[in-house]
Amino acid sequence: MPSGDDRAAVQEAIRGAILRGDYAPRQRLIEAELCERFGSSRFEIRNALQDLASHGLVEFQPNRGARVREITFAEVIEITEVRRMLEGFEAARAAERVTKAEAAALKQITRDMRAAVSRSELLRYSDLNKQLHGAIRDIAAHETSARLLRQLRDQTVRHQFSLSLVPGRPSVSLPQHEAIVEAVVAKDPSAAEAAMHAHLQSVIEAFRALSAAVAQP
Amino acid sequence: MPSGDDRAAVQEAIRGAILRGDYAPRQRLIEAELCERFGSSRFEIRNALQDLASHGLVEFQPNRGARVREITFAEVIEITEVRRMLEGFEAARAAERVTKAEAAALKQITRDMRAAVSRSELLRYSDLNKQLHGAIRDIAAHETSARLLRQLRDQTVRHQFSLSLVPGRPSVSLPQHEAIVEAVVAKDPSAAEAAMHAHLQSVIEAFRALSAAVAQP
DNA sequence: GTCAGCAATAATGTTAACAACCTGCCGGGG
DNA sequence: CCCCGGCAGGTTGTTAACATTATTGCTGAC
Repeated sequence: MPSGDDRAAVQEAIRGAILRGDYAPRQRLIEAELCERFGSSRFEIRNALQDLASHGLVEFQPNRGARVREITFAEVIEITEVRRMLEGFEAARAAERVTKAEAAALKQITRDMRAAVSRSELLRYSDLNKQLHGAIRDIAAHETSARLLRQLRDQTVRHQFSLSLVPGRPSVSLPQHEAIVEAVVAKDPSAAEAAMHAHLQSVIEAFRALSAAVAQP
Repeated sequence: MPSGDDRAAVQEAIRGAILRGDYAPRQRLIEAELCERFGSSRFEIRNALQDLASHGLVEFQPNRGARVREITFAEVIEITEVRRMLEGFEAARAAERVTKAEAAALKQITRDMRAAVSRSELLRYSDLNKQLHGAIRDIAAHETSARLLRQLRDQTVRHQFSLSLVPGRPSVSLPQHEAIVEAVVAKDPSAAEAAMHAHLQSVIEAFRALSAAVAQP
């Protein structure tokens, strides 16, 4: 008995299952199995899979159906390089448009971040990280870049998670986040862009290090 | 009797028809009609339309099917702002990686451009413009940004076309293109990025002017 | 023991028919 | 004269069956 808006609900459920790791990269997603698991028809499953494919989370092989797309470290680095450009742009734009209320909210997030780091609350810090980047995106109010960034985000979630577990990583990124907020609040676009660039450059280098560490265990 | 790779062929045909203007923005794309025109089944048409929707060329309304997505001037400007960032990044990267053969090819394109401008061959210039941006994209060899830029390109084709008809526009952009190539060939990443930024900034301003001119006829 | 060929199975790609939905028109009532 | 309800046509959304393609496991010969 499917309720009205299963179209989006099923897609969200499958996405959640993939991001949660229920399905591993390169694992085939068999339509009949998904039908049973999510209580939907094959038609809905196919639609959901095609949408997920357009977001880059799964890929189709001719006559072999859908499977979870494997994202290599090289690709994560590429994605982060693009994020560096687009989020840098958003930070500059946010610095031009930020209101007093928004500035206060940004500063509150960095205060919470600092508290989370001092208490070693990794999950909390990771969540605040998402909040901060999201807040800047909202202030920038740039539909097109927001859409593209959202497309890229899902593909790196698994790796972002592993990055946040690197010991000492939060203490490195915390001052970078603070510098970004400082520049945005000061309404200094080029400083905001530079701070965001520096932050994501450091993320890129962390990924490179992680990649090398995994390649030679 | 559909040949093997109609899947992509039909999609390409519909895309072409839209870009050529056979279907106007906001016009509904009736599946049965497309079936007859392109000699395909409704299934293939639906697949093609969904792919086109994921590229942003058409949009779906619930229970009302697909229609050509209307792209406003505001959106074209947003898209060009993103292009400015990504193509600037690609230009910098191209400057780091360019080989001698590639440099020669780039310079040849600018020579052809200059010739096309002096002969007022607008269409030829527009084509060379695409070639130049494409060559830089190939030299940069950055899958992720190339994918996103391709996604954005289609959406602005119609407006790009109208921009290339603005009198005097080629003589403005020609030196900008030459500056980009010069910096790339000189293997100067930051100059290449700056030159690309300046070029696309000028495109943005041309769009703004065009938008204002259309708004108040 | 191993490998090629083959048949059975499983999964996807496709088709055609059906159901749900929006739209525009017509007629009746206020 | 205008507004409202419902009916008819057309269009999309969905379902179930069918065709096609990969995969797997077996058989038999070498």
